[in-house]
Amino acid sequence: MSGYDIRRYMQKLGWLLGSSSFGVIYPTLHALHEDGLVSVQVLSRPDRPPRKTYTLTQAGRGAWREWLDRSATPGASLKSFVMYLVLADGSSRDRLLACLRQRHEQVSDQRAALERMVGTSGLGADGGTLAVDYGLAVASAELAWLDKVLDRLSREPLPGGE
Amino acid sequence: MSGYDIRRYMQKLGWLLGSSSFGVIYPTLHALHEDGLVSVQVLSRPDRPPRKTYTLTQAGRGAWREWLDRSATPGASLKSFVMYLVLADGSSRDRLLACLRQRHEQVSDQRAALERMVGTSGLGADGGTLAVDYGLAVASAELAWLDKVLDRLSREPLPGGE
DNA sequence: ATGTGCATGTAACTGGTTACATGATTCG
DNA sequence: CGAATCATGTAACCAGTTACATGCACAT
Repeated sequence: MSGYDIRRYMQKLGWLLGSSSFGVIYPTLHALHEDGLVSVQVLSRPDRPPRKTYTLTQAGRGAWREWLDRSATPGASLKSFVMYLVLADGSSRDRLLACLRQRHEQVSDQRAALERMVGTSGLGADGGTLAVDYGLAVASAELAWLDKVLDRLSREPLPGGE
Repeated sequence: MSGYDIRRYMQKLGWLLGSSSFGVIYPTLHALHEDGLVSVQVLSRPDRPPRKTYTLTQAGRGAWREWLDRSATPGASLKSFVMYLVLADGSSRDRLLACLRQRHEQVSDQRAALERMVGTSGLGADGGTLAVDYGLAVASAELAWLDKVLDRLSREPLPGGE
């Protein structure tokens, strides 16, 4: 993908991620290139900025796998979980299963914590009732989703990841 | 609340917000105090850090209302929406209704965009299928929640906000 | 005519995190 | 006896946003 493509892609998930800007994407791509983790194919078109398509090198793919392994404990936040999901397609099914199960546990805890908050007043007089209620709804939805995916993945043992 | 309390509160929602640290909270509180938007009650206890309880002043409450009014267009991200919900309890019911309806529209759009992505490959070979699927689940859950709250709010016209 | 989409990039700023310093108390 | 909780605060650093520069093509 090109920097522009990446940005467009992220923007569609921007609702969950909090959109990212060119200011990060391009410098990052340059850095990755210098480190030899990506290769570039430049398609110059007269009089307009050349289209640069980046592809993972073998070293890059290695680093990616390493990252997937290290991030066994994905940051608890929804944002980082989405980031993980974006990059996780392609990791082995076992690893994916383990991560999703772990996530399930974390979110369960979070939901329990929110449930304990229900009566307790937060900021204002009846502070943050809405926020807590919303949190509960999202947590439940995520747990249901995890159950669904976990079930599907563990049921069909097709050679999903490499 | 004290800085410590605020942090604890945020941490419980940290899953949705991406936790905040003392490094921001204390300086912000000091700044608010200098601007006369909050008052402090210091409860000194011998030999341990004094407990400082902050309360909104009248000016502070004014600024808060102003913020609620200005943020008619809450940033589209889930994070900022949660932030809004935390602070929105106390705004007038009409304003709240308007904001939630607007949010409903935004999320509908986002979901539609995700639905259009389903077939399209993203990053990897079958890139980000999981992320998109997850996004759809969360979007649907939020829309259902919004419907529920919107319905409840518009039905019972009790003198909710001031 | 004016704006939006394509497509790259840099520089300044600013917001937030991380890491530190301090110290009593309670729980395992 | 060590770890966690309570409770405040500062300073350095870094990640990411905002704003700029450039310019064609296509639609309204």
